Amino acid sequence: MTRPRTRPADRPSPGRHRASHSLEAVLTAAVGLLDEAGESALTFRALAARLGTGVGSIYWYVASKDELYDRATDHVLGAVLATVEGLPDSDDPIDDLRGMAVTLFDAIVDRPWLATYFMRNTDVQENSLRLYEKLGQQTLRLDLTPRQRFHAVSAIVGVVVGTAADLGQEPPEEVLDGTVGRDEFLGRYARAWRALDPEEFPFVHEIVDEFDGHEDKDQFLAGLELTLAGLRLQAGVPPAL
Amino acid sequence: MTRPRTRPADRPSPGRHRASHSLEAVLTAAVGLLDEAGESALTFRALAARLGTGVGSIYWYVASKDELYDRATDHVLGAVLATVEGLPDSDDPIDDLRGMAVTLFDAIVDRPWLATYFMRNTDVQENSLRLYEKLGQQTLRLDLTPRQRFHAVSAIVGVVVGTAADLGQEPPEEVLDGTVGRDEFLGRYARAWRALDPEEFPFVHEIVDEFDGHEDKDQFLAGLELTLAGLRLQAGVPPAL
DNA sequence: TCTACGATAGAACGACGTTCGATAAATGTG
DNA sequence: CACATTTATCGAACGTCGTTCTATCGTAGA
Repeated sequence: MTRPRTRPADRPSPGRHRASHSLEAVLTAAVGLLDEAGESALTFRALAARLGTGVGSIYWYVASKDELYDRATDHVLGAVLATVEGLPDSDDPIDDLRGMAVTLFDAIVDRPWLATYFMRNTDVQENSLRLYEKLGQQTLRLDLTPRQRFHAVSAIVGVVVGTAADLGQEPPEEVLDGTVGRDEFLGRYARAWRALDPEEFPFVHEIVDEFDGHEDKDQFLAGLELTLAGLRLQAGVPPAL
Repeated sequence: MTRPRTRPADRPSPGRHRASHSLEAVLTAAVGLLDEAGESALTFRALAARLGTGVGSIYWYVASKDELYDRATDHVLGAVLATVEGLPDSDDPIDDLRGMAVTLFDAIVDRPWLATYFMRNTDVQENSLRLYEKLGQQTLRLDLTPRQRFHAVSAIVGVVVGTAADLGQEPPEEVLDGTVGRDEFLGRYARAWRALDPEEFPFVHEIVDEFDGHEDKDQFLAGLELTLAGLRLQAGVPPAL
């Protein structure tokens, strides 16, 4: 009932007495937990322990775990945005789109939880919005209608986030342990697929060798390329190759 | 330690004494809960109550909640597969791909939890695998390498699942209550975006009218079209338009 | 009848997100 | 200076969840 109306200012950390906290410190600690031990490790209790405070204190900076994730996502996306803004503009807006998409993709593969919260609450996620804007600005260089631009950026973001989220889901506890390598993990499926009836599963047999030992990133790049090729066509730009 | 080695046969429900259970009954009840009250309503306790049994009994059919979701997903995907198999083959494999993708998309929009579990464990999800196969068979009609086929289907599934998952995430509790319509929900963001500095956010201003009141499905269809156009180009088929 | 197994049931455990009231330090006000 | 208000902290307590454990019952085979 007594949700705090004022929050600590973002800029300077004000006078501190016990532990030196702030929204930023909370977010940094949260991201640290996520990086070091995965999503299951982010707990209000663990977070409080890392910060040296009580659980209740965290709720002064953040109203819920969802908001914690929202803000942590935007916190991390700040670095991604900086990278993207550092990317030089080339002659081809579509090349630039690809570069930005790959940058975002890499960030999400590193931290799969980003996929769930990216662009979910632009009130809180200023960096998400700016990233979206940056992508969109490249479409302004193409001969498209506003609607086509909107859909193009949505599609690219969808490919990036969707693929990264799919690939980022941790395998059933065995790959992380190192007891079973990723190749072996893929190989098991490949073996099972090869054992299927070829008459009934001609496609699976056709691609099982590609699947076995494939690189996630290649899969993403190929999918992105299809979208970009479609976009290039839509914009009336002659295909590069 | 004493994980059951035998499971009840799928086909006929064997002799029953108290309540007439089976894996199928559990899955049907689980899907019922999900349909009626959303993901948060699927609880082992709620499920047991609906089945008229105890919580412990469910664990005889299913080893964990993840497996419950895996199997429930495949259970539902059976109907999707049947629909897809009923779709007639046209002259254009890409048109057929679109039809299948749209069918899958609609199913996931209805039940967003499908996105998380689709094709996650093909040992258990036979229907998922068959759906994947069905999509892939269309690519066999195109002039592509195995690798291109693999990537094409991955890309299409990625677009479908990614977009549907993104759109399926329930808005912050207000739209479902009906107190705030979806249009009003979109409108709020649109208003906030219009208030941004036009110099700093030219793209957001360009597309805000498209965003305001847009239809999710159009967004998906447009994204899918880009991928399909790219695929058509890759296969050397002259663009339809 | 005894034994083994298929199947059920619910209490108990530990972990989690969240709420709450009791503070204490900092700041403002006369 | 005194004193009220705001800002901030803390940890116990609540309710819910997934999961485990043990006891039990019905059935079928020996």
